[in-house]
Amino acid sequence: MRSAPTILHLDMDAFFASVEQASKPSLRGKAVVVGGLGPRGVVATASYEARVFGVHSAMPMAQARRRAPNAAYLVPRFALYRSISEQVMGLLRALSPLVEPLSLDEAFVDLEAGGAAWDERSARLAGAKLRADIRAVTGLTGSVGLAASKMLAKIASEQAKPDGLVLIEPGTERALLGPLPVRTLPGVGPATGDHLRRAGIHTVDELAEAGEDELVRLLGKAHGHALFAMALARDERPVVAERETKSVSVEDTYDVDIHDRVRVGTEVRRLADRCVRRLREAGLSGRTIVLKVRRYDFSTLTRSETLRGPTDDPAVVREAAARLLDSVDTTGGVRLLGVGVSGLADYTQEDLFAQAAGVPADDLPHEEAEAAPAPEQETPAERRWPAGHDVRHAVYGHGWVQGSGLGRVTARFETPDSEPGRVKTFRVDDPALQPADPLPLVSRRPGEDEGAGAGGGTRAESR
DNA sequence: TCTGGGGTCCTGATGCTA
DNA sequence: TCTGTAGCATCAGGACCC
Repeated sequence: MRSAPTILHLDMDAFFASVEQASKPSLRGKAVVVGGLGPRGVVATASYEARVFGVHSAMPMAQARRRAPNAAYLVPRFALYRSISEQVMGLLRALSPLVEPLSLDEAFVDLEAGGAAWDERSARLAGAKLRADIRAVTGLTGSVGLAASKMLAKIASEQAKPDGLVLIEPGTERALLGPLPVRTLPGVGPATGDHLRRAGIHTVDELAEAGEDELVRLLGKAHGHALFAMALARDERPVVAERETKSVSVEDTYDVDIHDRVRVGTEVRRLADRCVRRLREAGLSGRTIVLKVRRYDFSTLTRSETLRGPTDDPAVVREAAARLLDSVDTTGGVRLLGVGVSGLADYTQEDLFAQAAGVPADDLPHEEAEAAPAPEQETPAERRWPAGHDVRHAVYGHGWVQGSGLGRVTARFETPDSEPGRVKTFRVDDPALQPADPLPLVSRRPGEDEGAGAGGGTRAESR
């Protein structure tokens, strides 16, 4: 492990919810929950105001609504989050060529590799400047962890949340780690945590005391060795800028279990097409087709088949998925279906193997552009006017959908840099109301300083 | 209370091949 | 030719992460 704390971990605070609050002034300081709004949806992100009520990520939406009935519930707008994420990643890449994104809202940066920092003081300065830049460019806050390894930098950013910076000083790592619960370490989830607890191991210190052999015996080779090293604060994993995609998959959970075998087949075909579309967009093809089925009782099984060569032919993937489905008993109903492709390559061998004899490679039906939800239960109004999405009205200007149903859509008219706006209700087919693109969170004015714009300044006052 | 979607990695069983 | 075995690929499931 290097000695200087020059690995930076950035974690944007309650990212999806914060973006929504920044773009919707009336939600600032309020409980906001972003996630699937169907009967089987779960929470993707809860704002800090919503967390006070005990709402957190991965919680079933129904439970969140019981805990925070007055929160704003919105569907995610991934295209917007992606564009803001790109702005943030751009700031990180200005610090170093070695940036490893983990998700839209998280990344590691090797500051030393970019010459952005070489010791404690320069690392702290780089981290502070990054936070200020993120706020100026996006209007959002992020938490920064600085340490000598990825594991410790991540733990540091966790401790820095929300809106802070924590640097773990060289030499203090083991003392800091020792008393923490084992669940703090990356790779220790509920199952491993339980396993260790039953063995009487609760803290990182106890993990280290247990010894490597005992951990390997308890958890297996790979996990045991890795966890023992982490318990001693040893983590040599480098920051890796380019990581190859290993698989591409799509899946849908249905609002109501599907019992009809014919319908199951239709859905699998649709998923195969969607999967291939994603594969092609990425310029990839793959050899192994995977079918995933979650049954009515939540038991999940996968079936896979490896072809002789990689394909991106929808007919081939469809047929493979259908063959795999033949081997699965779906009586009792299925709640989720998925189709994936792994064993990826950036070329195909269809011509060589003629897997799709007689089937045109390009018969991919054109479907809904992005994030096509499967929801059968959604009304056309909810589909056209998803909660939280932007609209433009000929008279009232820019706004967003607060809710829809029964032939009506309710919108609030406000923009990221306006005051909280007014609410109006329209007929769903009112020609004056149209879906719109999101506005930038921070409006660019010449000479504008950091902290201005949406999300800047004091936010909690507007209750 | 009732559990999303998109991934990665690991393990163990099994079958093939040299 | 038969047998044992090492190594690899494949398949299924589980854990974990955000």
